[in-house]
Amino acid sequence: MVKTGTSAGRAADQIVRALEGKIRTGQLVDGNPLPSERELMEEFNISRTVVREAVQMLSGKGLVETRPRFRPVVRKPGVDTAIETISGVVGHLLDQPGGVRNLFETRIMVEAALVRQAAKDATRDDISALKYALDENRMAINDSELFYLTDTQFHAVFFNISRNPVLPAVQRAYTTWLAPHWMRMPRLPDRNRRNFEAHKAIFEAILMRDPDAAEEALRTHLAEAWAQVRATFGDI
Amino acid sequence: MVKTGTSAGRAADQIVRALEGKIRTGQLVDGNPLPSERELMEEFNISRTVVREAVQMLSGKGLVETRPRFRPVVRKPGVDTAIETISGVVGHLLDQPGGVRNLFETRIMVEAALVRQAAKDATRDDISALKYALDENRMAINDSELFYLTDTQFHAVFFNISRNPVLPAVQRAYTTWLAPHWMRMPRLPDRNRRNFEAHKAIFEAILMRDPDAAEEALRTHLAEAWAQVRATFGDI
DNA sequence: CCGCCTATTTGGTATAACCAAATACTTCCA
DNA sequence: TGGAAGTATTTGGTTATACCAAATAGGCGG
Repeated sequence: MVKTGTSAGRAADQIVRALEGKIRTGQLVDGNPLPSERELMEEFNISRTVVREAVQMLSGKGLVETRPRFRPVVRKPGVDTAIETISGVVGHLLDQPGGVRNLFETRIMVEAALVRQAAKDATRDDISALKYALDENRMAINDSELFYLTDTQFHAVFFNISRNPVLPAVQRAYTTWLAPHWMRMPRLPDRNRRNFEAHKAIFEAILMRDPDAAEEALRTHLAEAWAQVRATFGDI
Repeated sequence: MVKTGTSAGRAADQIVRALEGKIRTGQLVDGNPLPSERELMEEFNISRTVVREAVQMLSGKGLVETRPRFRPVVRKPGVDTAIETISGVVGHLLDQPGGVRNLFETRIMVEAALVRQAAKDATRDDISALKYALDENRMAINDSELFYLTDTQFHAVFFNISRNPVLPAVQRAYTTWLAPHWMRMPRLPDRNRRNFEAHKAIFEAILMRDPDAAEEALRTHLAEAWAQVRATFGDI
């Protein structure tokens, strides 16, 4: 074919667009493997190099999943895919001074909004989900590893209450990105109990249908958590 | 070199990691061009194929910027880079049923939190920034194109008040992603005036330092905006 | 019918070559 | 001498071919 640099710009992009379309329209089904590189180069009349480039772009966009020696697998993107896509860049952001702080601040903001919402709109089911998570948390006070898990679970409930599939993914992102700064902190039963009490305070404010109190309790809780992080890592 | 498939996994990844490190440590300076592909293949003792693959990966991660026929330019990632990275995937998400709704809901949530914060903590400067944006908005009521701009500007102020660099980027993301569903709506001076009044109501609630009223006004405003979108596009 | 062994497919990498745009260099004229 | 025009070199984009090693498919024998 030897059409070097003709028309408008890069060649792999056309293939990307074509495959992207096939994924969107369902011609390429989620979970199925992509056609082999040799097939694709025939189908589009291009060299294997370009095919590989296109596949790689799709991989970067999260539309296919490539394992070292396997056929690429089509993956219709969900919210998690989106978040996974930026994880790399976020890693760099967190390296910058104040990066962690900025991220954590947005988390406080979002979760504050969520507990307000919970205080206002939580259904009976939401309440019992919260209560269950809280009980699990209490019972794990003496097992710091388990406490961390149940802690995360408790907070996760708020991100689920909204019934908006974006938010749970956001929470997973927060926990993933902040985990390195969180898990290496000294975790003692004493501290666990204190955190549990904070959770309990939030829960009770929600029971009372008091958004202001709930937000206040949440902010206090997370501010303290931040203080712990600061105490462990210094200025970051 | 011909060391095919040795050790753990793909070879381009090593180059990516190496270059990634050089970018982070500043050996490769932001804004400067990357070494040429031929140089890199000597430096790392790899084929040009692999070099190109690596560069492309970096491009996918947003660490370098590649224009069709130019040297790749190093780009230390900022928040905007991160958001740009997921834009592709988000495009797919918005295609799914309810995708736009879900995204818009999170925007309402975030901005509601921001106006609350503004009502509580806005400085004199913040207030005057808001007032300025509001005035600009009022004067554009008869110019729908300009009104859209000033509308966006007004909302942007809230995302700036926090002094957290993540939030303005988030706002840019929201406007970018939702713009297609927003700009094609019928825009009449009548409607503009109505939106301006909504902005004014929010502003006044902030002046009164009344978070609840501010949030309420914001939610009403955005709910109406959503209703307009629905009326234009049907169920999405 | 199941397990082992071989043949083929398929992704990963290398090499060589070519094109066209971009850049560097030289030359020539005012 | 300075700048413009023209030429040579660099450099990214692409094709083609070949080889390796892992993964899968196929066949063979127990």
